[in-house]
Amino acid sequence: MSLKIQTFNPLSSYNKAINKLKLNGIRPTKQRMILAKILFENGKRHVSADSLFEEVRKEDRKISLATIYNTLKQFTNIGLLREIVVDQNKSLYCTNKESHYHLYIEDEDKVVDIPTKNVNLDIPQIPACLKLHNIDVIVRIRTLKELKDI
Amino acid sequence: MSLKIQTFNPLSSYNKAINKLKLNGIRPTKQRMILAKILFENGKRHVSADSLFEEVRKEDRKISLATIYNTLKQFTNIGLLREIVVDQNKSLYCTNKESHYHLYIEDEDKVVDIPTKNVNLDIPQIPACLKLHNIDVIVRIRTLKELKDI
DNA sequence: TTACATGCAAAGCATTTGCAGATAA
DNA sequence: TTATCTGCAAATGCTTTGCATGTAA
Repeated sequence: MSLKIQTFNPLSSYNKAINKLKLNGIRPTKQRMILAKILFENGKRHVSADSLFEEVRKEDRKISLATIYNTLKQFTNIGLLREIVVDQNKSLYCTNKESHYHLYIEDEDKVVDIPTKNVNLDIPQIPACLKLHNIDVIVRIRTLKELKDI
Repeated sequence: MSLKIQTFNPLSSYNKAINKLKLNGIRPTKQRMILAKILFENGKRHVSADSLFEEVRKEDRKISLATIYNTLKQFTNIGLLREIVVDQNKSLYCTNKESHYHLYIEDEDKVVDIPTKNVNLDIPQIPACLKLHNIDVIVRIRTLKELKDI
């Protein structure tokens, strides 16, 4: 049996999430707790409504798709998740709370986080008066396609 | 009557577009020519299927929405347009052929071009073997939202 | 007790598709 | 002439919503 070094963890990501729900007047119901567990006790992840639905099903539980959609939206609204729009008909949600952007490789339908420091923005068009809530950068990569040109 | 200085313009954006259609085996039909005129004879633009449909209607012509969708997709496939996915259920198409990225201001539903030189990317994760077709950067801006946090 | 949540089924919405009739080459 | 295109309506796929039932506090 291996020795496990247990660090003192007064507030896990999961517990923080539940606290944030309460602080924002959202009841920690059974469904929300199940989803929070899946989302925040497995490191940094990118999930879709559908993939979450599948994960719940695989644990022999059942949460309706509608509830999953609604919950993802609520979690996003209170800042527990970030929505990434990679494609129409495909919204992903990201659990990484650190400052970062996203690299989307279209052909592989794959999302990779990019540390904010790797992207330098110099955008004079942003009006100074605009109070920013968030800047999302999505770098979208497509592989070569042959084309006849003039 | 004002004097018009006419520059010699052997190949307008419109004519180039039509040529590119032919080169790629796509017939320059009546509908495609109408759309190409609207798209490429009015400078740099960001259009949606819907806004194009409206423009066609305002000229007292009629092209079905389905044909507009299909045409936008074809034009994009042969590189005449660039698709910008700003939101699920909202694709815009951009006629600017110069190298540039996009700034999307969510609250105003507005897209602004950003010159490529204003964005510095340092993305080690792109595999060297990946032949790039295109890198799109969408900078998505949302204004401030109040939130209770831990 | 009661305001809020859930789950189902139905609705919504942008987009795509099948197919019969039309058209460019 | 014939392969391709157009337009309609129907289908699609993700997401949202209305509403009756269930549940947290």
